[in-house]
Amino acid sequence: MEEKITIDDIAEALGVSKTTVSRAVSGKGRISDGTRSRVLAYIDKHNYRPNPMARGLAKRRTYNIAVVWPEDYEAVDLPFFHRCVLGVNRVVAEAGYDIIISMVDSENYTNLKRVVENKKIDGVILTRTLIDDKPAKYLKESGIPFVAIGSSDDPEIIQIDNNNFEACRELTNILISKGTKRVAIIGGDSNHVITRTRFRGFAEAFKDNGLSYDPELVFLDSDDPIKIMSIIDEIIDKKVDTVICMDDAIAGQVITKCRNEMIRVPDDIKVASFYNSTILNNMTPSITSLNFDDTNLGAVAAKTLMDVINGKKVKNRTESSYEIILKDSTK
Amino acid sequence: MEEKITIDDIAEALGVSKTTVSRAVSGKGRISDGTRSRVLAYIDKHNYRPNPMARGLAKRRTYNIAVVWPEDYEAVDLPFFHRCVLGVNRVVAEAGYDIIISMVDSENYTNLKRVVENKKIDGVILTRTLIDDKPAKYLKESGIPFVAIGSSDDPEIIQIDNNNFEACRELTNILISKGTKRVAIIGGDSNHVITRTRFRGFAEAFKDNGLSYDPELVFLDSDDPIKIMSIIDEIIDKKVDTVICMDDAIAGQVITKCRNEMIRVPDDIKVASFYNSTILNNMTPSITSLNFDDTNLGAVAAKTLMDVINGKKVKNRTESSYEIILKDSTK
DNA sequence: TTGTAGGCGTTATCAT
DNA sequence: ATGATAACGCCTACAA
Repeated sequence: MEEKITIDDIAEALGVSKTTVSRAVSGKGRISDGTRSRVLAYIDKHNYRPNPMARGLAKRRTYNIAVVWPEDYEAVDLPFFHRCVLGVNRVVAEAGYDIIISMVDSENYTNLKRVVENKKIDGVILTRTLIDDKPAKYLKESGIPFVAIGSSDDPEIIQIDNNNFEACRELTNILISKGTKRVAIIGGDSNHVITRTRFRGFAEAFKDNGLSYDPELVFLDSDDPIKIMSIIDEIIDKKVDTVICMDDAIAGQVITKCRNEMIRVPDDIKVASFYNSTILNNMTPSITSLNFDDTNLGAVAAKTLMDVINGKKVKNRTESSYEIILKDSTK
Repeated sequence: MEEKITIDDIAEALGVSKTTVSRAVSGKGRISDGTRSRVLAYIDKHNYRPNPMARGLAKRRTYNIAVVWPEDYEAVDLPFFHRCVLGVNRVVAEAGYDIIISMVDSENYTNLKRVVENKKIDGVILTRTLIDDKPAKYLKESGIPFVAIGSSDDPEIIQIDNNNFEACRELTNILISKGTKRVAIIGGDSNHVITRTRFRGFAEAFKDNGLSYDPELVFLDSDDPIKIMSIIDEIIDKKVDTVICMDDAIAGQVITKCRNEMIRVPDDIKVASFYNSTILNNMTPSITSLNFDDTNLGAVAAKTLMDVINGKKVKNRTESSYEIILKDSTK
């Protein structure tokens, strides 16, 4: 069970040099089929695994990447993160890599610095980027390979994102085409690139229709529940007929509030949200929303990072697709 | 910026041997204060960091631990996991360790096996244990240090857990003392140790009062929302006056359903839940629930694992405390 | 107190 | 096609 078998042991047992064994293992270099299979058979039988530290030392690689986990992720963000990491894991595992997590908040990224400076990783995946993102800036300066999930305002950063712009634009277009006139949008932190991108999509849809949106019906930086409550009051006052929510927690609150206030959805007001998440699973009415494939997003990010690490050229920006799921809330 | 400085460079620059430098860095071995501070000054100035792979090779340590992340964690579990990992991170970072995540589901733990067999980690933290848990069994056989967050049926496994038994017992006791007679309990997967432990606490509280619970009012394995709906119907039929929910998602559904059916909480039926989570933050009425310190749980688990790795003796079972937060739903 | 030399397990270089 | 040997960067008896 506990035999720590090394390349030397194999070499000795088989009467060959460790160079030969190494060749058989890596598949690189010329080696006869006979010896190769002999070595492989022995390896298989004795369940040999090359020591990653030794290999790392020799090849200057750790076979680990870091995935950055924002400490202040809220409940709504976690399922997204979970699915992303699932996708990342799937592809890096294939390449013999493992994932080190690095918890950071927007100001303090000591953890990230540690793993980078200590050379414990070969690359980094950022799972959220802010406007003027400090961790991103740091990584860029450090020269370590990294990619960002989500959009960045810095075009030099390699980014993989859901096509939030088109998604929000198309969603808004659909709602406008239903004949609604007063459309409100509620979103989170306007320092997040994602918030801005979605808002641009929202605005663009109005342009598409030769209209312009009402600035009074745009509510960004709406993170805390109490604030959202008052926004909803305001929306009702202003006779809004459609509200687009940038996350499902907001949408959930809107629905709940409407129910309490005896406002009918979708008859009095239509509601659309941005994720097709479990939070809204059992809502009545069912909520129209966008559906992104987060696992795929993670997988693509990971694949891209692997390419960067291996010195391949990659596209600077990749967008992942989406679906719009029309449900009762906008009927 | 990019100077890959090694212990040899320092030795040469300072005209000492690398042994001396090593001693200054590690703080071990006799060394004069003069040279030590000279070395340390140089290190500080040139921002030297020992290469962890080389150190790992020499000391047979990776300075990484694995935290196991169940792939099938649901939305309600993620905030718990997040807080746990936060706690783990805090203490392992202190010891120069990083966290590799290993995604497993109850049947397939290939990922975990990989990191263990490839010797990429020095220890493992399990964040959920099932009855007859396969990953736990595997780790035990592999001989690698590990601890489990949550309870296990195997007393040999080192476990760190919230005191779910006492918590559920005390909560039930309080509810019984309010004069309620027909108490129902709704819980998840009965293969999870946690579900059984809580149920034992529930049962014990009845014993404490010289009563016994009604088996017809015990609903375990209630994971999917549709099943829960019908359970709630049944509960109403059976004139239950109090319902204890083992997780907040269940509690949320109960409250919603009651509102829809015009059943008043707490007047017609009292509701208590198990976590003081954000899911229930904005519920009306506010929900009585237990409050566990998950971050501390993670921190204690990490501390314990560090001790095991360093060969210290540790307690086989540690329980973390809880609070009961009484709110409107059980008034 | 300080230094020398060998070892940790691989990969890479250069012979053979 | 195979092998000897030197890195890779750090730790640690053992010597001095």
